[in-house]
Amino acid sequence: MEYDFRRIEEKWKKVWDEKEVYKVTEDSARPKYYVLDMFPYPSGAGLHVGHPLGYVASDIYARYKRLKGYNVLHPMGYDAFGLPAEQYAIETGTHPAETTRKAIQRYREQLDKIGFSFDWSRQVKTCDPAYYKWTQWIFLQLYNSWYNRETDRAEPIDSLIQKFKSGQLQPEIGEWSSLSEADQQRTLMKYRLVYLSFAEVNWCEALGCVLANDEVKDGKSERGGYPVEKRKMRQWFLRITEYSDRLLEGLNRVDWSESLKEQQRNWIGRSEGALIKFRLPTAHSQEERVEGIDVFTTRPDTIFGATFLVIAPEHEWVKKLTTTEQQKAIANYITYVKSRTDVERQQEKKVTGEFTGSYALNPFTGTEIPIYIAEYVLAGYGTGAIMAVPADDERDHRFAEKFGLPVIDVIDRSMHPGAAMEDKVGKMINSHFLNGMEVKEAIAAVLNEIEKRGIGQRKVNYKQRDAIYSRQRYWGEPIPMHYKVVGKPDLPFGESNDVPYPVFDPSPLELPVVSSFKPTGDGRSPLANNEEWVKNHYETDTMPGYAGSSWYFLRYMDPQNDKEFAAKSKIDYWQNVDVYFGGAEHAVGHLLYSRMWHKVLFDLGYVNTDEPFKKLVNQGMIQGVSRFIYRGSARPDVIIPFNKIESELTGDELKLLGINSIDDLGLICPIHVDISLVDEHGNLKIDEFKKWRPEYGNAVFLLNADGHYHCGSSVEKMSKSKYNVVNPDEVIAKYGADCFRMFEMFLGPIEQSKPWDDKGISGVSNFLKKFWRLFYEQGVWQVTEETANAVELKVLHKTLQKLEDDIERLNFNTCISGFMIATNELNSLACHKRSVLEPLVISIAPFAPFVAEELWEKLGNSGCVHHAAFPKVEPKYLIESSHKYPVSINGKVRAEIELPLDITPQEAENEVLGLDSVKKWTNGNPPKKFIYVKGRIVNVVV
RNA sequence: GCCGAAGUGGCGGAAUUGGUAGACGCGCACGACUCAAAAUCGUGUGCCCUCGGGCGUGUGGGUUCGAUUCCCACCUUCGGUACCA
Repeated sequence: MEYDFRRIEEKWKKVWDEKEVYKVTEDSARPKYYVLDMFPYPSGAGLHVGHPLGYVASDIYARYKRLKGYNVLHPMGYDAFGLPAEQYAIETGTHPAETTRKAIQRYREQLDKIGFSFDWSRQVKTCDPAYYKWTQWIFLQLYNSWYNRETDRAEPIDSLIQKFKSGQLQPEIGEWSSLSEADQQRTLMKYRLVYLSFAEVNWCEALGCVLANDEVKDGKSERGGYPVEKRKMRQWFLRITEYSDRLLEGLNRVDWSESLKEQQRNWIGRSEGALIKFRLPTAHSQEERVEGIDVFTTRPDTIFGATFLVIAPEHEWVKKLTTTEQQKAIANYITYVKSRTDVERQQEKKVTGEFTGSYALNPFTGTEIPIYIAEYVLAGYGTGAIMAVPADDERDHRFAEKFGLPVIDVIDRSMHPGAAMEDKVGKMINSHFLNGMEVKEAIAAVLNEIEKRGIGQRKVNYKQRDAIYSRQRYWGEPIPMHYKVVGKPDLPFGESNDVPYPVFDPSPLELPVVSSFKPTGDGRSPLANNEEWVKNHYETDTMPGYAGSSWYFLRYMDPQNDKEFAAKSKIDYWQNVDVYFGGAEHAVGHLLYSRMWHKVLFDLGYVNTDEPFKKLVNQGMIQGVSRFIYRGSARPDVIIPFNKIESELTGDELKLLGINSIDDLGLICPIHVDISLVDEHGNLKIDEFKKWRPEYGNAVFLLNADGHYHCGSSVEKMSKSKYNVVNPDEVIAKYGADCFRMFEMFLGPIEQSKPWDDKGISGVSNFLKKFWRLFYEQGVWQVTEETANAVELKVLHKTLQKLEDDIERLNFNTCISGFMIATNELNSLACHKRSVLEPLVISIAPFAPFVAEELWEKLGNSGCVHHAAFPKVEPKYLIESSHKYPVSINGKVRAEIELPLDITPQEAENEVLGLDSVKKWTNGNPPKKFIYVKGRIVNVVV
C-alpha cells in the first residue's frame, strides 16, 4: 500500500468530525492546559500560507500536551466586527453580516484541511448577539466601577457613592446631597472605568470615525493610511491609566518576549520626577492673577540651570501670561501651530516658539526667567509646562540657541567622556548646595529640599492616555447606553444636560438593520439615522475593535452560557491561558486592553487570575517572494529582463528598439507579476503573462542569452496586491496537510520571519514517504513482532528525549530533523519492529496527525492515536559506557580516541599521550597542561 | 536619536551549561535503476591548499587550555518608537 495522503486525510477528517475526538469538557481528575491562538479577523481574501504558522505550532503543542495527559482547551473563533466589512458595505451595499458569514465559511474550510484539533463546539464570533451581549455586560461592569486608589483596585460604583454620602469624599461642585441627579451623575462620570468625556480625539475623516492612539501610526490611520486630525468630540473613554502601574508590574510575572514587554513598558511610559511650582514676580501681576506655573521634570537636580520656562501653546494660562506688547506675536504663533498637522509636526521638527512677555522666578535662585510658548512642549503630557535646562537637554539647548537664551552648565561630565546630555552621570556644578554631588545623589537631595520648602512634590507621570472607546461606525457592538436628553456631539459633556444611563433592557441591545452604512458626515455613526435609535435616545456610537477581543478567551471556557459570561466553576477550572500564540503587532493594543479588562474582572471577583496570558509566543511572519518584470518610463512597450537593467544592451537589441543606449528607455521600474506565471528557474511564462495582462500583448520582451525572460525577485509581505500569495489549499492538494504542517515548522524557529520557499518542501515530503516505508515497502506490510535490540531502542529513546526537550522549548523545527534522523537510522538498521515503530507513531501524531492515525489503525489499535499516551523515555537505553573523545592540541582537534567513561584523568592522559597522532605534536615531551572533561573533550597544551 | 531582536556554507537553518562549528533539509556533483527522462535510491559536498596543513560563525580587540556561546568597542539588517520634559 502506497502513502496516499489524499485518501488518508479525507478519511480521518470525517471520522474525527463524527466522533468529536477533539471535544473537551472540564475534568477535575486531570490537570488543565489552555493553548490559545489569536483569533483571526475573517477577511474576504482567505488564508495564505503565513496565517496558519502559529496555528500549526499551537496545534502541535496542544496535541502534545494532550498525549502527556493534560485536559487541553484549544479553541478557535472569529474577531468578526471590523472596518473592512463595513467599508465593503459602503461600497457595494452588501450587509457586513453577509460578507462576514461568507468569509468565516471560507476560513473554516481552509482551516479544516490543515487538520487542527480545535474544539469547534466552543467557537465564538464577536458579531454574534449571543456573544456581544456579554461584551456589553462587561462594558456595564466597567461603567459601574471606579478605581479606589486606597485599596488599589476596582470597586463597584456604590462604594464611591457611599463615600460621597458619608462625606469621606467631596464632589468638586458641592455637597453630594445638594447636587441634582444630573450633577451627581456627572461627578460619578469622573471616576467610572468607562466614561463619557469631551476631549481631543484622533479623527479620521476617510474612515469616518475616531481612532485609539495605538491605531494611529505616524499621524495616519494604521488601517488604510488615511490622514488623522485632532478634533474635540464627546466620546467614551476607557480609564486604563488607573491600571498603568499594575500593567507594568504584571509584566514581571509573565513569560513574554523581552521586546514585547519593553514595547508595553514604553507605551505606558512611566517616569519618576517632580512637580515644581515656579511663582511669578508680584510686580508682574496680571488682570487675573496667575500664582505660579507647575512644571513636571525628571531632572530636578538641574534646576539651577533652568534659565526659562516653556509652556504648551494650548496651555490654559497662555492668555493670562501674555503681556499686551506680546499679544499679537502670540496670536500669530498660535495660528501657526494650529495650521500644522501632526504629520508636519513629526516630519519637520522646526525650532519655533514665542515669548509671552511674562517672567517666572526660579524657586531656588530667585532669578527672573522668561516664559515662552512652543510647540515642542505637549499639552497632554505632565503639566504641559517645562523648566528648560539648555545645558542638559538637547531640545532646550536648540531652543536657547535660536532665541539667544542663557545657558548655565550644571553638570561636569568630564569624567564620562562618551556621556550624552541626558545621561544621568557626572558631578554637579554651579548648583549651590548640590555642588560636588553625583547626579543620582543630587536628585535625591533636591527632591528632599523641594518637599521641605514646599515648592513641589515627587510625582510619577505616564505617557499612556485613557483609550478612546467610541467608534462612529455601524459594524461594532452597540454601546448599551441611552440619554434622557440628547446632547450634541460637538458640545462638551455636561453642557447639554446629556447624562447617559445604561440600557438594561432589551438585552442584548442588538444592532438594528439599516439601509445605508454611510456615516452621517457630521461625525455621527450610521445609527444616528436609525429610527429606533433616535426614538430611544440610544448612544449611536459603537464599540472599538478591541472590545470583543479583550475577553474572548474567557468565553471559550463556557461559550453557550446565556446566564453569565462564563460560569464561575468553569473559570475556576480553566483559570487563564497557559500559552498564547499570536503576532507581535498587537503588542500595545489588544494585549494591553485584555490585560486591563482581566484585571478589572479580577478586582470585581469574576476571574481568579490577574494576568490573562501566562506565556506568549510571537510567531514570525511568512513572507512572500515577489517577482518582477522591468519597464522603462520612456518606452512602456519594452520589457527588460532583471539581469540587463543595470548593464548595457547588445547592439542588436539597441537596433531592434531603435535607441542609442539603455538610458533612452527612461527610468526603469519594477512591476509585480503573479508568481504563478514564473517557473521554478525564475523565468517568465510570457504567453501566460500576456493572457493575464492583455495590455502587454504587443510589448517587446528582451530575452537573456538562454532564450528566457528572467524575472527579478524580492522578499516582501505576502499580500494580494503584490501577487506573491501562496494559498495553503494548493500546497495541501499537492503534498498533503501533514507535509504542509511539518514543512511550516521545518522552515525555522517559530518566532522568526522567513520567506516561503516551496523548493524545500520536497525534503519533508520525501521524509514522510520514507517514514511510511518503515511500515509498508512496495505495498507490503513490514512490521514485525520481534524484540528490539539495544541499538534500535537507543534510536527510539534518543528521539523521544529530543522531542520532549524540543517541544517544551517550542523548538519545533529541530523536532522535524529529529524525526528525519530517526527514520534514516531505522531505515539503515532495517528495523521494522512494532516495539520501536508504535511509540514513534504516537510521538509524530502532534506533527502529522493524519498519517499517524492511519498507521496507528494499521498497527491494529482500535482507539484514536490522539488519545494515546506519549511514550515514556527510558533513560536506561541511553546510558553509554564509553565516549569517543576528540583530542585537541592547543585547542585544535587533531585526533580521536574512544575511552571508557569511568576512566580516571590520569589513565586518560596516559592513553591520549600514547597516541601516535598526539606524539607527533608533543615530540614525546610532557605537555604543559592536560585537560580532561568527562564525556566531552580532551585538550593537550604543548 | 532611543529601545528591542538578530548577523553562521550557494540557500533555510543546527550546535540546550564555554567543550568536535555547519546537525537536518534544499541545491549542486557523481553513481545506480531506465532505451531515455522523470521519480526513487546511494555517495560526496564550508573555503583555500604545494595534500603537511592553513583559514573559517558581521568587524576589531579581550578573558580562557578551549569562545557561535562570556566581556569591551564598532558595523549592518529587521522590528518598535519618537519633541513624553
